[in-house]
Amino acid sequence: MKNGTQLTRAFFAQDTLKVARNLLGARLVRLENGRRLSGVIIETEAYRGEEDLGCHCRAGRTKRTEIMYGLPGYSYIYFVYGMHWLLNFVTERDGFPGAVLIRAIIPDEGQGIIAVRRSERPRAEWTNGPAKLCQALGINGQQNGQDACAPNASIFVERGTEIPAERVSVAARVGLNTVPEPWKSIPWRFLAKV
DNA sequence: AGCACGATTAACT
DNA sequence: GTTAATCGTGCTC
Repeated sequence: MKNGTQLTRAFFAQDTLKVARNLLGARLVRLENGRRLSGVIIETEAYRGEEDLGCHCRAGRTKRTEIMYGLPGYSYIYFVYGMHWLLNFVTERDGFPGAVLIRAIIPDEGQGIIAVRRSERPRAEWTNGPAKLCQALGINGQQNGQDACAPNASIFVERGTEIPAERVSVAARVGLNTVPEPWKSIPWRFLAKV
């Protein structure tokens, strides 16, 4: 497969940790009114299974989490803190819940629009957080449940440059302040060194 | 029907 | 380092 190819359902159907790791270096693409916005993924987090007490699926199947139990490759976009949207891609086989949170990208296409949406802040602050990148790319609940592997998807991922192991670091997931161990400290956050 | 809290961010001190 | 902003979700009554 060549760079620029849309990632397939087979890619997202793999183990959540593997998907999170291998999304580093791939290109997140947002199509909006014919405009193309994109950036290279440099930070992700894995959320897998009902036993993962950091995952929304710890509550089991609910209206909100149902999407994570379905087919891999769908977008799971949810709202937190009364103001922020966060983007995930569903992973694992149909019936097993899992998702990868996209935490940071390096902005590439559509920088003019991104700058405006990010209130003309410094470039380094455009998309260096999960809610920031959603704001920058115009991602919100309207795209929740969309198939990112479909030909007409408005949010999808393209194959990019592979990040070698020596440029990947792992860490505990962010923001799980009240989540018990071992889930709070489990190293399921993946970062690509620039 | 009510309530506590969250996979965050920006603006403070 | 601390805190307000702000509301959908899931849990309890």
